[in-house]
Amino acid sequence: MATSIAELIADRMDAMPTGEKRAAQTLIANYPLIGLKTVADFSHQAGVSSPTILRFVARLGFHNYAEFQSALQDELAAQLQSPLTRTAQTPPSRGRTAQTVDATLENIHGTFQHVSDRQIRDIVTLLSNRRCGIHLVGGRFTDPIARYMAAHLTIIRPNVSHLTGQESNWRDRLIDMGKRDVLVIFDIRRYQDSLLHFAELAAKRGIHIVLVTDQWLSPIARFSRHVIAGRTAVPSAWDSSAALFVIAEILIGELTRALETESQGRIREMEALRGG
Amino acid sequence: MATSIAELIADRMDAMPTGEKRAAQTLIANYPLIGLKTVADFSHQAGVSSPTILRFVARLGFHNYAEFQSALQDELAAQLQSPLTRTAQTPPSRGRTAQTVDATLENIHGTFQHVSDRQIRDIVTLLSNRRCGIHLVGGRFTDPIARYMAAHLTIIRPNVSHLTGQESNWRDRLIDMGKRDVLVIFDIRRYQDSLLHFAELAAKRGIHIVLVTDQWLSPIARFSRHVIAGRTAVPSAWDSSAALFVIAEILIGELTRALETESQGRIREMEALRGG
DNA sequence: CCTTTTTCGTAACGTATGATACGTTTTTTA
DNA sequence: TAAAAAACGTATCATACGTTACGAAAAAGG
Repeated sequence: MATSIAELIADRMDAMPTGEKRAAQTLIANYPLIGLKTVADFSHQAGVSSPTILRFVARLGFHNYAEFQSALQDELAAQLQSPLTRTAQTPPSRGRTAQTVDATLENIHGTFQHVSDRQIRDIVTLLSNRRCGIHLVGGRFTDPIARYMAAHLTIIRPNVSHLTGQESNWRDRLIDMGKRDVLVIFDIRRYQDSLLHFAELAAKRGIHIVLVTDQWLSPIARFSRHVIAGRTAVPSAWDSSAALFVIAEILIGELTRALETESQGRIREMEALRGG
Repeated sequence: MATSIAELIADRMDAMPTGEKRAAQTLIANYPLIGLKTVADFSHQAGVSSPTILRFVARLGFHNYAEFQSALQDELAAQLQSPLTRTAQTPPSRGRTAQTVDATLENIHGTFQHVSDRQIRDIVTLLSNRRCGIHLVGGRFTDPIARYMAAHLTIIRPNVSHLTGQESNWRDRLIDMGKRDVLVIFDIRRYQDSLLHFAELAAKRGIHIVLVTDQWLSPIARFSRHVIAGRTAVPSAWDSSAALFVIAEILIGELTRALETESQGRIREMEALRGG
């Protein structure tokens, strides 16, 4: 049983006629990108005609060229998502735990490969205005992350609130939010309608929305000024929110640094109150 | 000077109109494969129209869609040809963000190098007895993780409670806990006295304690039946709880698998209630 | 060496794709 | 608030693409 298309080709290459063998060789040589181009490109590169390419693809078991390309893309997507495990692949009998941990590490790594420093900086700038209020909210499983972030932000700056309790209460809080306020939302599949409605209402009031979501992008992205997408796929019944959690920690850390001088006094004052 | 298309997008994202920004976000979130598919696929995934995608591509400086795809393919080809250099990418002048992310990855990796499968299995066995109640609690910053775990456990089994609110309330709940109950505590520096006292009281009542803490071990370890220590050091003003978060996710995942057959019916029943 | 079978390319076809013009809606500016 | 500008989507078009039929060429078998 061949797991990848490359292996599949290696298996059947011997049984192929001359022209298709040329196609197979050029595909292996330029794997897999040449297979993602057009049939004409592929055939030209291989020095054969277009129908030969199609016959080659059909011989591999695909019903048409599009199906063949989809398979290549899926394979490529899997590769791109896990560049680390590929090198350290096949200590075969790893436990489920180790596998899930690896997947989580990949998710975090992959997430931040597509998050630019600039994006972080912009969001931090937005959150560092102590005049404007910051409101945090999340979905069924992500609300604890909002809470975690709120717990930290409360310490380094004023005007931070975590929207808790019944969803109807959120709307009541809208009355206190102005155009200069920022709403930080955590939302992953399966996206909750209540959050979407709330975000829509907030957006209509001109409130800036910072959305932390998964790679499929919550519909709230439509109303958001800033969107950060984290990867969530792990071999488990649940999606992993670890990447979102790290995003929150990064934002916390950077914001703390940005407000360093101002927040020092605030922290000291707090500790005094706590100690007394 | 932007070297990659991803950077190019990050640079110009701010100056883009709403629809094109959505296109940019979905491309970054599914980078780069969505850009290699057809305009129709891309536009559908982004929730905008085809012309918006083409305008987006044009704004990036490409004369047509094919040119844009070629650029993506070239970039991808370079990546695939040197899989090793990719890890060592973004070489000397890494941002603080990247450094903190790396430290977090190290923490998680290191944490699970010292956590045995056996340990996980034992804890899962302890938590899988549906007769016994599970109570979760955490400290000032770790309580959201307890909450996160509780949100999941509530779905897959009965008798799960998150100890919320004032610390004095926790003690009142002790009266309902029996010898067969399990108390899951998250606690990192600076360890809170209130948590310690509560754990001591619980231990005296014969309640099993599962402690998730940092590598310096909370004093609660003294009363705990199981202790898992996660690494927390990052170059930031705060400690990172990401490793603890992953521990929670691992426990959730394994417990879900352990209770798979029993919890299936429960989940279905829940969705029915939710839908009705 | 001739016949049969397989393989391959030319050419033509229909569809799906990228591109564009235009009207509507939204946002910005006065 | 009204006018101007920008942005967006619908509908349409031209073409490039994948696909197929058919005949020529090559290979295999007798």
